[in-house]
Amino acid sequence: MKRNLKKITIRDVASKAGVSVTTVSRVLNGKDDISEETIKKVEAVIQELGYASSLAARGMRSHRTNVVGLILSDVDSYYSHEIMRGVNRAIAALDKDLIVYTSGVVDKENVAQHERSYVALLNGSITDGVIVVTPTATHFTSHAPMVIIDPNNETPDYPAIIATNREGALAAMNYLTDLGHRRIGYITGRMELASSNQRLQGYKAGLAAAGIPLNEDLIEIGDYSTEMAVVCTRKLLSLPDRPTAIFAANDMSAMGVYQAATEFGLQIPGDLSVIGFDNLREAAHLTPPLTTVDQSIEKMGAMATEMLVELVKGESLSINFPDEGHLYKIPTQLVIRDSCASVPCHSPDEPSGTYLVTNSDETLKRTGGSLSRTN
Amino acid sequence: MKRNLKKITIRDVASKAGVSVTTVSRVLNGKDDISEETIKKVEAVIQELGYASSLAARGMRSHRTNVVGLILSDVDSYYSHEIMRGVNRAIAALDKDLIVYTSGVVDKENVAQHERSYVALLNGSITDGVIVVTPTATHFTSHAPMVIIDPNNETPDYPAIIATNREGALAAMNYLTDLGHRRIGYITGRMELASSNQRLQGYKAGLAAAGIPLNEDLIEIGDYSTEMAVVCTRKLLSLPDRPTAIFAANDMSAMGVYQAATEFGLQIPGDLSVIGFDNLREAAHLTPPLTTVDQSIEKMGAMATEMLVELVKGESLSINFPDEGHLYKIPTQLVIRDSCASVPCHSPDEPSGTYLVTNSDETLKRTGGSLSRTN
DNA sequence: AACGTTTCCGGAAACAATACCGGAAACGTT
DNA sequence: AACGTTTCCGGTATTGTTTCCGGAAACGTT
Repeated sequence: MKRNLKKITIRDVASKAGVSVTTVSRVLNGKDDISEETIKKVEAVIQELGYASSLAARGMRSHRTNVVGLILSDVDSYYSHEIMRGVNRAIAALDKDLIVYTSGVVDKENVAQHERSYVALLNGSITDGVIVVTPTATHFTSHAPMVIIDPNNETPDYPAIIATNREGALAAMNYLTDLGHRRIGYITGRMELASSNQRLQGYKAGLAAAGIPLNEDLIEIGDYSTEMAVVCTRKLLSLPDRPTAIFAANDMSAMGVYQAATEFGLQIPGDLSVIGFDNLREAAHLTPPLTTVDQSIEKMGAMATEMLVELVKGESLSINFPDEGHLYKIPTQLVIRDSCASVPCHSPDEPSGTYLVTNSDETLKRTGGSLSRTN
Repeated sequence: MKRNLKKITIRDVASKAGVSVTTVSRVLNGKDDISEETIKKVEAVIQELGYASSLAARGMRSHRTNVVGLILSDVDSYYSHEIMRGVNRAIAALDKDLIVYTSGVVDKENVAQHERSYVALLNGSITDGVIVVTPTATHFTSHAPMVIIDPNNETPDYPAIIATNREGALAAMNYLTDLGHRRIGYITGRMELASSNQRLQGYKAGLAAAGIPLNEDLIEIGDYSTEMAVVCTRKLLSLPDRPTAIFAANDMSAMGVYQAATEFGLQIPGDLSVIGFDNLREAAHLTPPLTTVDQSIEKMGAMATEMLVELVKGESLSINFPDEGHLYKIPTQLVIRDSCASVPCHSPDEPSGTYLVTNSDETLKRTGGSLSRTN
């Protein structure tokens, strides 16, 4: 505690071992033009002094640090945590180190501030490359390799990982409409994010596929947070003809739906079906376990890492990644658990799957906003 | 993607702005002996070029980076995540940046390897100070400020944050014995960790306080993981006279108890009471919500951060932290939810709290291993 | 014995930034 | 007019490490 020992450098090791700093550096980096004997000697001194090389100095000189950076705009969310887990898993397998960087900025003027922070790390040459997650900024410039998870523009400047958001949302909607639901509420994510828009498109496509007219009243603008989802759900459930199902743009929001449903004394799935998106680990632990769209976030993190190290290694090539390494799409998959049931107040003993679904275009745009269920 | 622009340095900014690098540095660091006009000019160039200073070079020279480091031996766990959240919250309030460092090492020979990684970061002078969480190594040397969360020795070399593990476990046990339980299984944490030992002590103290002889068969060695807790619980529930309650050393393990209980077709809390430790956010979402000991992990992270920045600022003083800033104890608190009930198979209509608890020393060490319930 | 090759190691430059020192104007004071 | 002070800025040294270049032995070859 009190003994504030001075920092020991490669020079200290060198002098104590009676060799040059260059030789110590050689030992450190496993160069081969050095005798076995000196290696032993130097390593002994390193051990004795507890020396460890300075990441800063090393990175500055050699521009090769064996560290990959993960830039998160948000540490709190489960989503970020799962990304971290995925990245870390890949990191461990690849024998590299991981640095997670996050600038604790508040949500004001974060775009510029963030952009700065990003580049600060890249430029710092303290990492070999960087993975950026759901950036608020849409464009980047970086001299170092970079991979973007969940980019905000359709044609990102850098290699990117993206989930098939639209398709996943569509699958969820098909499931819901197959269960007979026709009044399906939707809680969006942060609309400035591409993922949020894509999922909304899937929602609308699902409506169209089932011949259900779009009802704007059933769409509430959320922000991917549980708290916001609670207030959205309250509005939805206060509607004169409240929805029989709610599709939340992510699992965190689905948790908010659960909370609000409890407030209203509604049983899930008996009175209200709920479906989420993400398949967080928590989704399976909810009561009832949440039906959701899996986008294997962890896998996205791992995939991004593998792409990045390949980029770092091969400088610019990305083999075995389709789409020329630009945009790698991860397929989504519907995970059916217990939060959805066939539409209530119609003969619950009727086996699921046998209800009538109207798919003819004639019956499509029938009553507009106040349509009544036909099955 | 293709345009791999060169890294731009302070020199580029200086030449483009027509000033010296020193002047640019002054602008960057907000020094005052510089005219307003040049500040404007330099800032314009910085903006135009998208320049950001190199963290590595800055840290190397100035030894002041405004970045605090968080060293995690494990990224996966909810525990680590909560620590991160706490640290990040404090970081944001203090207008600093956070770097989370983790070495993706496998569990073999991790002690030495970890220690290396730790020091590598410290020594890198890329952070102003470091927070280390549940280290595997028991002793450290660092030239930079350091705070340890959950240290492994009773008298840590550096300022440390620690929860009142023994007291918390004791409170949990008192609650359980008050409910009438006398056969209480215990699943330990990783026994090489101090926290694990302290909680075990609390378990034993709780037993003693209720006059229940210690039965080694009821103690299973776990490792704080859900998977291990499952196998431990299986053993416990296969005992000829199985426990009526299980105390898991952390919430993750309690989740394992839930899983195994389901395997055995046991209802919680009807057939088996379960109590955990940590009060992770997930604990409230379990079915039934888990009764657990809260140690406000997030607060521990925030507290550690505040201590660290104070250490960095004041060099060595820590006011407003008791214990001379050495060891700060965070109180634990029992959070009662729905996973515990009074002991079963004895008149369930009997109001809880009225059962007989034998506290006299005479009846204490009565039957040793094969005691029978007396209430 | 002279020469080339291999093995092993050291000196100095370079990386990008800040700290320290000093110096040129501009300004105020007697 | 001479001098001291303030304002603003630049040059040089420095930080810890790796890379580049080269050099001294040791050894093998003709």
